[in-house]
Amino acid sequence: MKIGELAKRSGLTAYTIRYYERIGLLPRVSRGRSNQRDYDASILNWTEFLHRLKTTGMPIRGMLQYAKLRERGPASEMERCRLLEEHRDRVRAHVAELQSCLSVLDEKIAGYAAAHRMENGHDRTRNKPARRKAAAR
Amino acid sequence: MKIGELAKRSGLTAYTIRYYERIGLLPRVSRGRSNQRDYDASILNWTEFLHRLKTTGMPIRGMLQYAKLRERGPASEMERCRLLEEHRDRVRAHVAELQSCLSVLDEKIAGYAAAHRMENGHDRTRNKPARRKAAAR
DNA sequence: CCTTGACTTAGAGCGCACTCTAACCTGTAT
DNA sequence: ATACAGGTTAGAGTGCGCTCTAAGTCAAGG
Repeated sequence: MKIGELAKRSGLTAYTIRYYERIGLLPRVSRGRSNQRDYDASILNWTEFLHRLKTTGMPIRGMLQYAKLRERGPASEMERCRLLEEHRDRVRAHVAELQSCLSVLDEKIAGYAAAHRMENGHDRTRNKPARRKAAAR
Repeated sequence: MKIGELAKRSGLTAYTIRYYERIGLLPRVSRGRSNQRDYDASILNWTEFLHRLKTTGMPIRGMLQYAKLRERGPASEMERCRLLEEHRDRVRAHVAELQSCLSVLDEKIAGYAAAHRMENGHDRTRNKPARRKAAAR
C-alpha cells in the first residue's frame, strides 16, 4: 500500500502521515522501487488506535511516549498499560465534566424556550418564569 | 473589581481577560480613575458560561458569535437558543464518541492486564492464550 | 517522446488561543 | 521621598498540530 492509499483508508492526509513518520508516531517503513513507502495493511490497526487516542484528547507527546514503548517490545507492556490507564481516567473525568456542562446547557436552552413561549403569549399560568431545573422539551 | 481580582475569581489570567476584551468576548467596561478596568461581580456569570462553552470545545469564533447576539439584546434570543442547541448536539455526539473510545480503551487495558497475569504464572487454566481482543504486542 | 499523476525531500507557513515583553503610569505604605 | 504592587498599551512570541510549497524523481498511458 502506498501513502496515497493509506491516506484514504486511514483518514489521515499524506502530509500528516509523513509528519507522523518524521516525529516517530509512524514507523519508517521499507520503500519499494523509486523510493516510495510501502505499507502493510496492518498499519491500519495502529493508525486507528492513534485516532482514538487523538479523539480522546491525548496530545502527540503522549502518543509518542506510547509509540516509543511499543517499539521496545513486550517488555514495555506494563508501562504501556499504566499509561493507558492514566489516560482513560483523564478521559472519564473529562466526560463527566462535559456531561455536567451539558446539563447546564440544557437548562439554559430550556430557559430560552420558556422565554420564547411567553413572548408568544403562551403564558396562561403567570407564574414566575418557573424554576425549570433541567430537561429540555 | 479590578482585573487582578477578576482573574483570580474567574480562573482566567489578566492577559487572557484583556485578550478576550480585545476580540470582543468580554465587554469594554468602564474605567476607574487612573484608567483601570472596574468590573461588576455579575461579569462572573458570563466568564463562567464562556468557560463552559470552552470546556465543551466551542471555538472562540463560536463564542464570539454568541457574544455578539447577546449584545443585541432580547431580540436575538431565538438565534442564541438555536446556536446553543446546535452546540449541545455536537457536544452530545462528541461525548458518545468518547464513550465508544473509552470502551475500546478498557478492552485494551484488560488485554494488557491478562497478558501480565499470564506472564506471572497465574494461568492455571491453560486455555489458548485467551481471546485477547485488542492486546497488542 | 511527452504528459500526467503519484510520489520524494527540506523547510516554510498557518490557525488557534493564548502568553508575554517593554515601557509606562498610579495609588498606597513606609 | 521612594519603593512596590498593581494597573495600562501595542505588539511580539509561543506551542501545538498540522498543511502546504518548491523542486525534483519515477512509471505508465497516449
